[in-house]
Amino acid sequence: MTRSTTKGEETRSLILRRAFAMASTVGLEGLTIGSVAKAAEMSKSGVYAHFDSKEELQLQVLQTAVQRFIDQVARPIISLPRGEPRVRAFFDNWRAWARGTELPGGCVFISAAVELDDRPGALRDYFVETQRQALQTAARAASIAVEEGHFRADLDIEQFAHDLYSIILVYHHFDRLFDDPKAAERALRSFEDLMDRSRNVPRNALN
Amino acid sequence: MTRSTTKGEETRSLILRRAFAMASTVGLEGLTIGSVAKAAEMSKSGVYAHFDSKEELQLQVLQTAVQRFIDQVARPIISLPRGEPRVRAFFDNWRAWARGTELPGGCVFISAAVELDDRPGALRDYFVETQRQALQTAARAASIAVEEGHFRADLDIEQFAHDLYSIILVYHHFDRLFDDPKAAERALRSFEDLMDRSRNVPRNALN
DNA sequence: AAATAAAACGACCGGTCGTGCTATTTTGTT
DNA sequence: AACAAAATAGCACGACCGGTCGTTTTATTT
Repeated sequence: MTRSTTKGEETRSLILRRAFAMASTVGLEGLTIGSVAKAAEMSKSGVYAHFDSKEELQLQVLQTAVQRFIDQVARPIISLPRGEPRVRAFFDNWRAWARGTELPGGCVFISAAVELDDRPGALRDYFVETQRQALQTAARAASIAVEEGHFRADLDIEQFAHDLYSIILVYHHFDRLFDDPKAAERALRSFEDLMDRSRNVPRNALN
Repeated sequence: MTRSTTKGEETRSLILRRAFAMASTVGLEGLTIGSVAKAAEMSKSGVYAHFDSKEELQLQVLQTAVQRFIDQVARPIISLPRGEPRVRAFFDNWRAWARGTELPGGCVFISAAVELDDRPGALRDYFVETQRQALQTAARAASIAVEEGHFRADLDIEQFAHDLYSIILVYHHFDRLFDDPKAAERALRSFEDLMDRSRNVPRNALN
């Protein structure tokens, strides 16, 4: 009998799931082979055999995170109407991801950004690439909204992605660090401001 | 002959200066007694004697950073004209601080924010308090700008501080992580947008 | 100059880190 | 049931961790 997945792949997948959950609280750099092994109820060497270095483990955890981000944030929006609905959904999904009710700690990407911004290497290269793609996804959604006439024709779509990204960042800080109950409200307000100034017909700031 | 500073205080200050520089690249959690000792050209135990725990060392490094932030970012603005000039100067100073040409790594506060958002303790409590004060400083500057008639009377000054903070965050990411040469330009653009929508007379979005 | 206090040192503690190497167990195939 | 391959465990290593110790050097005071 042939199987689609071998035993080794199953445990490797299990290890990555557990490690991903851990990384949410301790960050990628905070992962240790020993703690991951404990979480996977295995021996250190048993875990290690699947990834021949710690960096490879971190890389695969990061890839796991990227896959989930795509599944939860990026992919769902393509089934929505082109233009503003997609932009809104992208923001909503991203914010939900950053909040990560499922995960105990903060967003893996944000901790990775801080951990990796000084440390060159394969990990950083891969991570920067993924973040660039996330920004590009945002920019593309904005570009489509321009095409659809929802957004101004002269909108700087990269600036739009930049500003959207900044709202996610500040939301994460206000929510995770300050435990500010108004974090979501403030982020939403910033987002609506961004939408207003991106729209075709500008809102009257006086009303 | 009496001296104002004793030898011990001098070396303690030296240790903190070196540790602060290190923390810029490795973060507060990345500091180790051994590495700090090496940077200060001392023995581990020599360093340790000044701070009876690692957490105390981290705390004092954080206090050092706060002092510098106040000196470089917050204090200089009070000599400026009330209102918009102070707001602009505060943003400029803050951005210069976040860029930190003097320091090799990123802003200590941003890495601390990520490191501490999951770890309760004295360090986190102190840090959150300082960040709250930074936000309050921004809000107060905005409030004065409202008084002076530069900003709208109905401006939500806490939302203003929130949005200003978010620009600093995204600037740090684009500059440090992406090495984006347009990081400063984009941040400035976001800032001007924020200023525009905070002003008394709204900008005509069509021109 | 002698006495005393402060400061710095080096050796060392138990533990954990990442990483090898070897042995054993489990799995999949004949 | 036998066997090869894959998967996991066991163990050891050198390095470093935060922290403690007794001792020596250096400052300061008398």
